Amino acid sequence: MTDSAKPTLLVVDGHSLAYRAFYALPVDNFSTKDGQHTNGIYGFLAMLINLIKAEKPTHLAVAFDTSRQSFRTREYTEYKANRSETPSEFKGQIPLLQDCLAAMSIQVLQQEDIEADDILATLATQGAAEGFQVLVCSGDRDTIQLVNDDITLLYPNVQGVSQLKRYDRQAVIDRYGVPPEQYPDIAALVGETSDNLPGVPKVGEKTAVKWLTQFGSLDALLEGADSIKGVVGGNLRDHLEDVRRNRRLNRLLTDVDLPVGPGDLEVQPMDAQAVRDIFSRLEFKTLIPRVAELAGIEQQMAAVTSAAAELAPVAEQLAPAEFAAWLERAPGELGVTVTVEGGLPARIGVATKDAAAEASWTPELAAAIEPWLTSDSPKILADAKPQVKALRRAGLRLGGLAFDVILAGWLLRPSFPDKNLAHLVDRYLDEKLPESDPTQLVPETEGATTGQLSWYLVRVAAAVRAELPDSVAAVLTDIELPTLHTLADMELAGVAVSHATLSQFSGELGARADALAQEAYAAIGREVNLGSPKQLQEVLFEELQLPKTRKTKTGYSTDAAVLADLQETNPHPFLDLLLQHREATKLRQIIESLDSAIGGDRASGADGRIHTTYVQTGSQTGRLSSTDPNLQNIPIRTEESRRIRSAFTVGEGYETLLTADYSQIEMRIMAHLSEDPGLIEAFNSGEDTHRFVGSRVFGVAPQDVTPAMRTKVKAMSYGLVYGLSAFGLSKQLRIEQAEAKQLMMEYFARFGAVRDYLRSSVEQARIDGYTETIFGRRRPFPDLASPNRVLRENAERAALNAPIQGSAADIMKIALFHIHDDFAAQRLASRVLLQIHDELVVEVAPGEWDAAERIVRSRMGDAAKLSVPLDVQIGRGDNWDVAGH
DNA sequence: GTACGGACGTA
DNA sequence: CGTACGTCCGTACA
Repeated sequence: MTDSAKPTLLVVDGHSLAYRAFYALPVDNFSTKDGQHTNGIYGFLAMLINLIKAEKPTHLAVAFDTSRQSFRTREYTEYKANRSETPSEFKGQIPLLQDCLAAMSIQVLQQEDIEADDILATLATQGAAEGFQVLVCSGDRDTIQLVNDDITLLYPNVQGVSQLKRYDRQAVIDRYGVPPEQYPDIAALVGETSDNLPGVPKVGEKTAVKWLTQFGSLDALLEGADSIKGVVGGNLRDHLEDVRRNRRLNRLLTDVDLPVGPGDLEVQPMDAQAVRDIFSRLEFKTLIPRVAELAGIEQQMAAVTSAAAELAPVAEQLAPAEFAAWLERAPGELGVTVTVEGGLPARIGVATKDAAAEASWTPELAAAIEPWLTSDSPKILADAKPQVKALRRAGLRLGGLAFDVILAGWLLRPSFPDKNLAHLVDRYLDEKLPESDPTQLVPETEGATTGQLSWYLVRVAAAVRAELPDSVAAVLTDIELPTLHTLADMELAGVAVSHATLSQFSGELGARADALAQEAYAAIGREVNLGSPKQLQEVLFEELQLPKTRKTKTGYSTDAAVLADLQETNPHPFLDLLLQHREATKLRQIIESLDSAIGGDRASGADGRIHTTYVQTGSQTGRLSSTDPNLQNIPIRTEESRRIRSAFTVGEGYETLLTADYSQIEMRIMAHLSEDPGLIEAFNSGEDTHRFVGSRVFGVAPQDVTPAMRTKVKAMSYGLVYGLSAFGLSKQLRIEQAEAKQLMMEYFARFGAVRDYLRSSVEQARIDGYTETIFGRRRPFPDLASPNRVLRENAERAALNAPIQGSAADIMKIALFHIHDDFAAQRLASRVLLQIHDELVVEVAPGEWDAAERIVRSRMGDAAKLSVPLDVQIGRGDNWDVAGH
């Protein structure tokens, strides 16, 4: 096929082929964990690799458009003007594709004002003249004109880019009925919809070919247009100028002034390391060996991949004095790993990027390394909190925590937090962390030792840092790491909970639940499992023939809202009994799980307290989450459920509990971010916020705002933060949609800047691909560009909420660690116990109320400088219920 | 034994 | 057709 005596020049239109790949491959299957879409890149590279393998070009280049503007758009402003906006999922892929090509040492060409096809045309023409066998690969039909005895076109078929059709001169004639050089004449007559170049109406390929064959050339045809009969003849005469314009525009430039010529495009050896880096960043695992094979660099790639195993330093097992001496010699920042057994340190390993040391944890070791461990000497850890806690139990306070790779990884990808070092090693180094197989009694593979873990840690940290934008790095250093120490102390402290109070309540609820169940069975004449939605559906919708409710995936909903609605429209004693039974059993469950968590943690001893675990990477917005047990969802709404809170008491040796909560912090943040003068005034006026807003919305004096009006604006204000719709508002307030719509109109008429802000923040997120809090915490939102309406609208609401909820979380964290640190600095025994998003619970030591209250109030109030004050409500009492009032 | 959905507790 | 979580239970699967 190719003339083997000649060198082969392959020139590729990067933009058009990547764009085809983008539409050919499902975007969902080609996204990195952080939401970068890669389908266009992947498809293009897979195609290119196959192409290189098959054609073995000696010279190679890929050309790109620089923008939509070119000399053609200047000549004809409508050129390509009909093309819809480039999908944002695609936009970002081109620079990454160019990075890949650079790593593969493939020449990338682009030129201002010139389209990629003109570069191809120039190179192909020059190449043919210089004796190359030329292959042009493009998805643009205009390149057909380039085909001649020396130039072959490879054109993707409709399916995408996996198969390329080969057009040599004969193939063009077979397909289009004219030789390649005449193809632009056809195209000019027919027009090109995708380029917004209208042709002659009713003229297709067939007619165009017939005319051209008849007249011999386009010029002759246009000259003799008068002789063509019928409607098409008239059409041609009416569109002569369009045809001439089309022909001018579809002529590719063959004389672009390029910085390189075909001879400069000789295929170069690839940079194995660079290829590996960028491909693993894009998670192209399967492409790596294919590229390696292609480039004949399997050896290098394999060496790079296995380098870790060879380089992993065999950690030195050291005695305490030697370990301390090793630390003395080690320069700068160290990776540190403390293994924890039974809540206490068991071993410690430290490493630089090329050496490691480790030791068993003994009192002697602790004494020897305490100066270093507690000093500011910088340390990198992975998931530091449990290690910090273990060290605290051993009497040491870790100093110099400079980086936590788990936290940093979460800040980069809050939607897919990597849970452990192994995940990060896999993602950021594309290596496998040696892990022992716990299912084997005698493991075939040894797990990494603490020293080796620390060595991986150092390298992972470097890779993660390289990806961390400055603002996000600041969030880590200024917010997350200080918070981590605080959370460790809070978890260690725990909160005192009265078993007696809980168990009494549990007994009462159990008896009541049983009675309610019996009554419920009586009401329907049989026993069912009241906890089974499936069985309930049978009872409600088949036996009792109640109207079907909201659909769920598996049937019809039986949730509380639905049951309450049913009770109104079709009253039945069973419904109310079921609701009451649910309430009683739910409360009892909560109580039972709390009760079993009291002093259940062996590591902290049976101290009559509950030690929750705060998951610092537990949310996508920056909030904490709480597990084992979750102390952030203790009931409060009903009078009865507050009895549970009354079981949370001040511990022995302490005087009282203090609760402190931010009032309406999210609305205040919205006021600040939107700079809405009305809302800002609402918070600065001292008036009740909802009353103030209500008076503006309904146009009455503040004192004339009725409770109903206040309820409505309150729901509206809170709903705004979540992206509430008129539909949702009407449902929540049980009012007509028209009224809800009217309410929203009135609201925005008075507080227009709020709407402007919410709209523009989503738009900005669509452009950036992420949202940002006041302090620079980011959250990616790839779905904002999704063609799927449900996905996109869900993302829009989440993106609306993320900066607000996230900024509130940032502010609370800042307040939290400042309070914690102030308590320590002022040598107070008082301590923060709980954080419930906008509330803190503090245990106040005897005689410290005033000092503690002052610190809490000022640190919470001053945590951020907003254009509205941060209002803090403080409560005091022996138990959480009382203190929370 | 694990995985998922429904239901429901909080901010 | 309102955001962010965790936990429990029942159910369906292996």
